Amino acid sequence: MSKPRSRRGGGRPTIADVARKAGVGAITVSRALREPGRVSEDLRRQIQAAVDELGYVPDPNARALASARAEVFGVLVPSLTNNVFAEVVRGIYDSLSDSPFRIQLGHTHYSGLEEERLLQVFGPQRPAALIVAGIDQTPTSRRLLETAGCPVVQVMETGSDPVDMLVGFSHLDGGRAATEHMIEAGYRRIGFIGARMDPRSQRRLAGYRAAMETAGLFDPRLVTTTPVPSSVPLGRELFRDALAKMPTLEGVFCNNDDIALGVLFECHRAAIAVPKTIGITGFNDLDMMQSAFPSITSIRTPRYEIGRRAVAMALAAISGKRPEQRIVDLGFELKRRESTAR
Amino acid sequence: MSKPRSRRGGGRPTIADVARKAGVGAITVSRALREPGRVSEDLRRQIQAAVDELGYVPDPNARALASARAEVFGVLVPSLTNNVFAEVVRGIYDSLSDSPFRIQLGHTHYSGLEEERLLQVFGPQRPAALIVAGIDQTPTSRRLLETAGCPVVQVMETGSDPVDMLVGFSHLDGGRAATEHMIEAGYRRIGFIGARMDPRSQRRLAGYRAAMETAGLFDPRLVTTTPVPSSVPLGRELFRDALAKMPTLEGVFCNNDDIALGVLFECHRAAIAVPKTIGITGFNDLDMMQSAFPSITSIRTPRYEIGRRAVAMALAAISGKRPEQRIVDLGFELKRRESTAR
DNA sequence: CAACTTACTGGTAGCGCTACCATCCTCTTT
DNA sequence: AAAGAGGATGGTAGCGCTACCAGTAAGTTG
Repeated sequence: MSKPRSRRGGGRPTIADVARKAGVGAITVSRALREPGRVSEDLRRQIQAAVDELGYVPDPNARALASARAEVFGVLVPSLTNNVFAEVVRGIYDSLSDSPFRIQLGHTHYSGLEEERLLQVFGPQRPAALIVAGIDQTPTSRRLLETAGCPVVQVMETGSDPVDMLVGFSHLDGGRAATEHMIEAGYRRIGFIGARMDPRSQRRLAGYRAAMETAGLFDPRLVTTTPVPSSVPLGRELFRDALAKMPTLEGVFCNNDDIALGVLFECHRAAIAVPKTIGITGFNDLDMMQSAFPSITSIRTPRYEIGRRAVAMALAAISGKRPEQRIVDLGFELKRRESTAR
Repeated sequence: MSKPRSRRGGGRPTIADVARKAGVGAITVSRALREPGRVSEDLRRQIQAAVDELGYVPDPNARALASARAEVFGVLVPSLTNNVFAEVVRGIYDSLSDSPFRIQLGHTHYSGLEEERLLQVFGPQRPAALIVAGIDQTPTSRRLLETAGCPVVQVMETGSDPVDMLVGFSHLDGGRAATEHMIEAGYRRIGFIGARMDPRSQRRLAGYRAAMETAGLFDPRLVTTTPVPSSVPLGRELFRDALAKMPTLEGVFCNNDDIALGVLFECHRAAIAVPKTIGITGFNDLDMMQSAFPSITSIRTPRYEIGRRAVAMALAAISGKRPEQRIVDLGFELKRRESTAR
């Protein structure tokens, strides 16, 4: 006889149940939960009591449908097994853990097409914000981002033409700084070793090249790259290749720390003295760099901070007050260590 | 004059638009998309044409509300910066990339309370399945999992009493195998070095202890642990501590590869011969283990495969046919390398 | 050939919530 | 004291989709 409460819902309390128990309208419950300031102290308390007693939790799906906005941050990174992005993602999570926002993560596998596909999947969900790695989206992806109807933060790089907002640092400057440091340290025949060679690695290479050319030291035979995903074993291999190509090599700037570690291990194995015979510089400064023997010079990148900052900017934009700075350059820091102390 | 299509929706085509264009009922469109087999060839084609022309994409939020089931996998891991879980998560993503399921990831930060909180957040979304790391949930978490109303897969361990399904391997056996290997290799005063000491590390320690006791070699002073998160620098520190406590140490079984690498670096720095003076065994077998100099013995764990298998089991359960095997032990493999070749 | 399946297809009625607008109070202002 | 402003509250009408059930046409059975 009583109304057959929710055939599908499984009997969880709804906002109507709370409203009835608190003796108010459903919409007032909704408001009390979302904008407490707009409901009187009295009702707010009454409603809270009813919520607690019933164990009411709003249905995020219903909420998303009614408001045409899901409390979800879409996050797109190339890879999660790459420690670098894992840290950015960690910064994002940490910044969002006290908010109502959930996180939906996607891997592009360094593929523009995959990125497009994921954006197409994310879009219909109407996320509250999108955070994507890099600035080299395909035209389609860029259009999808522009028409997403939510704040967009591109991360990991700097540039002058973000879709919306941008937080990162200059990989080109990082590559240049690393190379200049090695030149100053007295190395001359400095090689570049790079795996994966995604756009960020390309820019590091460009920075390396700029520094080498400025010093009149550039030689294409010094450059060893591969599209293969980066790993420590690959670092060893590439270094062997580089050395075979150019036996008089004096040092290498590696596009990341995994490669650098591989180079170090190969030097150990081949009894090549580091930093005396070969100098090594990495990129990102994972914590193992400082512990290695010898410790490895690297470019410290603000990965965690990038994640935090991206969320802060997105959150500001969501609440209406767009940050005055749409482009934030968090910089990097050269960590001089034993591996380049000639 | 014409009906003011969707004040909130932003003008994206709806299922009604497709139905009108294809000259069929909305429900038939819905069916054609979800269960093509139940719609005649003719209509299916017509509907597909309308979908393509309008660029219709179903609204996942509306879908979730109407069906009381979101196409989302909830995934709970302790940490993402830990390479081990990153690989499990990668396996999950790879297995789900061709499915309609999205992934919602949560970090517990190795905290039971945080896990409870996340489960409370995930629940109301009505996920299609839940994948959680570990079997040591709090009673509250366990109840939340049991009442989630969807398949649940616990991963990373084995055990006899899963909430629903379980994929992993035995950390205890892994710890024992690593230790037995070192004993066989001729080491006697074998230490255990462990950071973080989450339940899985505890079980590895238990395995170490069992092997040592069986061989009559156990001594509590051989065990060095800390709740501090694991890292390479920490591995160095802990090894120094262990050595200070027990200068006659002959080898160490490390609770993971980061620690092992730290130990190796410290040995290099202190000019301690590996494997002659000190033997080293790690756990997980990250790819840098094989590249290290000397290469480091480790227990290879099927992390990626665990992720894939977990998804496969969840998918099977969703489609009604629960796998006959609710508990899957994927085992591990001892990788003998130079660091224990006395 | 009536009765009964077995495909298909569609209408109706929500899912649980919020946007929009109306209403009802205060409390100011002139 | 009338008019206006502003805050608090509620009713109504969906958001876009799918569960449920009904209905129709075609094939099957005795």
